[in-house]
Amino acid sequence: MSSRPSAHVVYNALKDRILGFALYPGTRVTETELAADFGVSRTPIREALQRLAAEGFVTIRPKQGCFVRELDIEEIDQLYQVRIALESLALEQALERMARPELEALARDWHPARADAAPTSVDAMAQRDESFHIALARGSGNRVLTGLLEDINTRIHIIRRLDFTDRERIAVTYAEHHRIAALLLAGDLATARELMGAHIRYSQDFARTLTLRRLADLRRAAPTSPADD
Amino acid sequence: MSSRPSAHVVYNALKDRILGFALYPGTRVTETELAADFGVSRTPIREALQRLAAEGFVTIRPKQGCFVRELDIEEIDQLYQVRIALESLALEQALERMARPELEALARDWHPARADAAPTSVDAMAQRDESFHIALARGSGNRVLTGLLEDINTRIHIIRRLDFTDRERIAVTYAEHHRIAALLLAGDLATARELMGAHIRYSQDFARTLTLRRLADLRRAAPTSPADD
DNA sequence: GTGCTCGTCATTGCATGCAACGTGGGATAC
DNA sequence: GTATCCCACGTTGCATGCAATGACGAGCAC
Repeated sequence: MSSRPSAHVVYNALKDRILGFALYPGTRVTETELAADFGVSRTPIREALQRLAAEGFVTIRPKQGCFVRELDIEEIDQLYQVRIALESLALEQALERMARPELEALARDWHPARADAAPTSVDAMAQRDESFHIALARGSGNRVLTGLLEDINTRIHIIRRLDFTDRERIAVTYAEHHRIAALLLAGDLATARELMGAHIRYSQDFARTLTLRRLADLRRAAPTSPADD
Repeated sequence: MSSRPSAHVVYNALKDRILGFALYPGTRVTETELAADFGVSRTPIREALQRLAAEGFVTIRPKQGCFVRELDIEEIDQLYQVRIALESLALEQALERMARPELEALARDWHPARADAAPTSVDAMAQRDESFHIALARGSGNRVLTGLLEDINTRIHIIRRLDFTDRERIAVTYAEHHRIAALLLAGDLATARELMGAHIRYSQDFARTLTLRRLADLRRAAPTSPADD
C-alpha cells in the first residue's frame, strides 16, 4: 500500500501543507508533535524537516524549534523576477537546441482554438500551464536551468494556480503560449522573450494582489498571536 | 572547542571533500564508513547526506547507497550560463536599488591601481572576487537572487578559484570589476551587462579547459574501478 | 512592584538496536 | 560449461533511549 519511504511521505505532506497554507507561516512545529501526527517516529520527521530547511521552506533554529518560513509578498515578487530572467535564458537556448517537431507540437497543443477544450479544473489547468514552461526549459537542454525553474515553480505553485480561476485568462494563456512557440519557430527570439516577460509579469501582478488579500484573510481567520494589540 | 552540531561539521567536511575532488565523483560512500571516519554515529552522517542530496552534491539511491554526484563539464558550463543570466538581473536591480556610496566603495575597492595590493594567495583572491559579485547581488535587494547566486558560487568555487593563478588575470579582473561598478554609477546598464557577460564568459572558458584537464589527471591518478577493461 | 536568579520542563541532537531490502556469490540443474 | 535459483551478508530505514541545551516561570532580593 503505502510505499516504504516514510520520510518521503512526510516530506511531501509537509510541503503540501506549507504551500497550501495549512501550516500558517511562522508556526512552530515540534518533531514530537509531527511524529504523533503522522504515526511514525521522530527520525523520518527529522529527515523531512532537514530537507525542507535545505530548500528554504522552514527554518530550523538550533535547540529551539522548527518554524514555517514566512512567505512574504516580497519573496514571491523576487521569485517571479528571477523566473522571468531564467525563462528568458531558456527561450534563448531552446531556440538553438530544441527539436523542431517538439516545438511544433507545443504550438499545436496551445492553439487558441483548443482553449475551449482546456481542463475545467483549476489544478489540471495549472499543471498544463507548468508543463508548457517546463517543456521549454527542458528544450533548452540545460539541466541546471530546468532544475532551478522546477524549484521556483513549486514555490509559487500555490499562488500561480489561482491564475486559472478565470475563463478568459485561460484563453489568453493559450494565445500567448501559442504565440511564443510560433515566434521561436520563426526564430524571433527578441519578440518571444518580450512576450514571455509580459506573460509572466501579468501572473506576477495577479499574484501580488492575490497574496495580499489571501494573507489578510488568513490573518483574520486564524489569529496566531493577537496578544499584542 | 568543537561546536556541538556534529551534523554541520560533517556536512561541511563532506562538501569540501566533494568540491575538492577528495571524494572522486561516482564514489559510493556508506554511512557506516563515514561514521567510523568522523567518529560519530550514523545519525548526523545521515542528516549531512540528506542535505547534500537536497543540494545536489550526492545522489541517494534508496536502500542502495549514496553516490558522489558526477560533475561533468556540461553541468559546469550550464552553471555558468545560468550565472550570467542571474548576474545580469542583479546588475539591473542593483542599478535601481543599490545605495550610491556602496557602489562607490566597490569601485574604489577594485581600482586598477590597487591590483598590486591584491591578495597573493589564490584562495584569498578567489574570495575577494566572489565578494564583489555577491555585493552586487545583495545590492539588488533581491534575496532570492542572492541565494541562488551564492548557491551557484559554491558549486563552481573549486573551478573558479583557479582563475587566479595568473597575475595578469588578476589585473584584468580588477580593471573589469572597476569598470562594471563605474558603468553602474554612470547608469549605463547595457554596457555593464555586456561587460559582465564577457567577464564571466572568460571564466567559463577557462573552467571548461581546466576541468577537462583536471578530470583527466584525476582519472589517470586514481582509477576507481579499472576492473572492467 | 520590579528585576534577577535558579530550577524545572520541553525539545532537540546524537547513539544504538532492530528489521527490511537489495546484492553478490555459490551451488545445482541442464 | 552455462544459466538459474537461493541463501547469506551488507547496507539502509526506522524506532527508541539518553544527554544536553535553551526557554519559561516561580520565588526571592531590593
